[in-house]
Amino acid sequence: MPKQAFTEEVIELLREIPRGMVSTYGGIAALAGNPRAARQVVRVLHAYGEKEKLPWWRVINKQGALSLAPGNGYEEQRDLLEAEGIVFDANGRIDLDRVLWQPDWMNEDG
DNA sequence: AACCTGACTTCGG
DNA sequence: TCCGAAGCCAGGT
Repeated sequence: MPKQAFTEEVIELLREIPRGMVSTYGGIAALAGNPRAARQVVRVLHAYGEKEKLPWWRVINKQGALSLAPGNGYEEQRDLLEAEGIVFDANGRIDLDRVLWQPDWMNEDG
């Protein structure tokens, strides 16, 4: 199969994240083929987030927290996530064990 | 081709 | 657990 550009893979993966679930920068990068390319995912969100209508708010960091700073998008992202049913604990963290999304093929037997 | 970006992740204290 | 420093990557200039 032809190897797609990383960016293309990332965009497709982001489109698969269902409402009410989240993924991580590193997780998306890993699914796209390079677990080290988390930062590239950030670039994709900046470069194509809006034009590709990507659910940028469903991408958080591996600590289960939002990477955006208060006053710089944090509230907007949190609002969007809570609107989908995502719950934040007292420390502003999300329980990834509950809402971390992964492609269906990750659950198949093989 | 060198240099820069960026909402990360990992490591050590 | 929290913080700073270093490492990492691919696309854009």
